[in-house]
Amino acid sequence: MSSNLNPRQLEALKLVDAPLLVLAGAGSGKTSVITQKIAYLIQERGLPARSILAVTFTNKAAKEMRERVGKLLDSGQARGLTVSTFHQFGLNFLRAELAKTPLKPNFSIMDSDDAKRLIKELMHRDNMTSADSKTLINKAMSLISSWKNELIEPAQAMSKIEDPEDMIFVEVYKLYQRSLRAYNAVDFDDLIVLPSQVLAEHPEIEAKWQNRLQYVLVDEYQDTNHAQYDLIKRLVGKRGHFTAVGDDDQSIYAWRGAKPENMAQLGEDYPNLKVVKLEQNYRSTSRILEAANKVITNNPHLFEKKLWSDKGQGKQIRVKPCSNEDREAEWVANDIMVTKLKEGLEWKDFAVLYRSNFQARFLEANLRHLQIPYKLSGGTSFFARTEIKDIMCYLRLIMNSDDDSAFLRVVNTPKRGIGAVSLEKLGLFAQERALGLLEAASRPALAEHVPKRAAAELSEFARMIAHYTEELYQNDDPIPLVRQMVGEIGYIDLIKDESKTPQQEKNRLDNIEVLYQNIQGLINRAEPEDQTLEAALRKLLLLDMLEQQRDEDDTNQVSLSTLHAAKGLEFNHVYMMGLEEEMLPHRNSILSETVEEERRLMYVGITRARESLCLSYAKERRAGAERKPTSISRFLEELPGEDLIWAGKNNAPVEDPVLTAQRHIDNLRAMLANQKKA
DNA sequence: CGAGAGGTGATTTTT
DNA sequence: TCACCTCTCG
Repeated sequence: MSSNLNPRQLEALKLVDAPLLVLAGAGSGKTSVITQKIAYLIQERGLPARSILAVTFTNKAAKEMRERVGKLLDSGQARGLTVSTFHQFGLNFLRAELAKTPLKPNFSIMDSDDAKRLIKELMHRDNMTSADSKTLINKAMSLISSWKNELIEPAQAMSKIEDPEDMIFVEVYKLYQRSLRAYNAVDFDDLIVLPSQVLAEHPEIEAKWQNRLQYVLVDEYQDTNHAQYDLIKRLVGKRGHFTAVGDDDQSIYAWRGAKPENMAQLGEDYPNLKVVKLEQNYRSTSRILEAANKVITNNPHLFEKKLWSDKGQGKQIRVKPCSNEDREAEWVANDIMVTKLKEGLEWKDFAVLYRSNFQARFLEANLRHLQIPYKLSGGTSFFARTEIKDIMCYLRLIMNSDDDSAFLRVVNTPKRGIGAVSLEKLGLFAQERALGLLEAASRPALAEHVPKRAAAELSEFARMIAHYTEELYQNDDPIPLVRQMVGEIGYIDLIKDESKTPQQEKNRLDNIEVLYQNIQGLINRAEPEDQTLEAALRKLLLLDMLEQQRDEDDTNQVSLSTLHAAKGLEFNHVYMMGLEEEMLPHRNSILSETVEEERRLMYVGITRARESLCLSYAKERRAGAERKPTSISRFLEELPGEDLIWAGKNNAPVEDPVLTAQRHIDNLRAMLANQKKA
């Protein structure tokens, strides 16, 4: 073990008895360091696996880490080791310390979509919404979330507001927290905030966890927010036996509360903090790294670092000006095709990165036209799909009858003739008696408060949920029952009625099947004592189901991704599109003077590339109905000129772009045909 | 109550 | 350009 590590990496690995910050540049092998360190702690330092905690931000990263650690350890050695996301850890913590939390068993987890609906509902009820309600709701969401991330409780929020107009949001925050507790539900932020509060309020619990966790490793440390920082700090205690790995140049989530300053903060909180820099990059050619270094020197730095590599100079970075966004998309698609054929590459060698999701649209059409297979990262996640959320809410309601949020979503889906007016009356009835909505719906006395028809429907709905609850709790094999329920409540018919095309109908029905399979998979894989629908749902609610998505990842396709979603990935050949002012850097970031974060996005994009990088921009772009000239991104001008090669700049003869494209395509067709013959 | 018309707004999104 | 929301009418 600990083979193939360089001296710096080894130093980071062997430093155990003091707090350690590893400044790991892009591509510097940080995952190797973390995974090998875990193995080292267990095998060489004799730490029990269950005394080690490694936290990441994404399920994907956690999964990869688990797999890589698994390969380093003998079977059985990893037993009890925790490698999980912050949120997963928080959830397990809350379940372990339930008595010290304001929660009851089987509490629900609301995702941001649920939270948004709730906030909307609350603001609506208080007539706070005005003409631009969407903006207000978004503002409320982000303020509440940032308060939570700063560990500011509703009662303290009033003293923290900067703008008197934000006062109404303090009120929304209070109502929101109250609702969550009444629903026996938590949101994503609570999964971090509540554990931190429990530790703060109960020294004996804090001592217990500190005693249990003898070593903590944190990945992507620059992305931690204050609450996460606080949680880790409490878990490691004064002893500070931890490794934090991060790169302030890759901090691209400040807009949602991440604080790269947390890296510097460590030096103050732990005077004996050791810092190790990993500057050797194992990914990219030196020209690519030079470009990345050059761009990022325009930002102020917490820590100085300079990436280098011994992969050779490599090719120049291509820059391609295009006349407009259509030509740009066309050019990129064509260039991928040409490069692939010329150099005998595979589709998965290529990635196209962009700032905003909508930029992918133009490209998709062109890729399809050339029959280039591609996969879109991001987009609507599986769990955001209507049919999945609906069914999940049925299941949530079955697990937790207080989950009013789930109740409201499914009570009239499919349509049962229960409208907004009846629900409002039900809400009033429930409030007066301090009941959950489902409980209220089952009360006979309700009939005097809502229209007769609606009362009958509500009571029938409550009876039905009670029926399925009973069945599901009794049965060891829940999936057939869930399937039966989904059919019986008329959900399948709803999909058949509502789908506009046979394709859409099939997709939705397939999605539901995938959901069943995932629940089943989670049940099968769980520890024997945890093989319940409830345990499976708990995992599902944190989107912790990536088995077959992984398989999809391995297929041979061109990757289209936002710059954000590309962090942590690498590709042989990378295209970045839309290198224009107001695209990258994004318009809003110029206005809000957060261009530095955009520059880090540029940096992240550049450092995804192993062998080649190609940057394109459009000289003109549609803005509504008209075309507007663009100006070239400041980041392009920050690149080292000698490493760039401009394709088609000042190229005199103006050939009709449509003809050019057509010729390209004809050539490609011919090449393809030849290839097939050969 | 719900279908259909019209209006409006649109970064990034690990959980 | 599109998707989602809101309002109105049957």
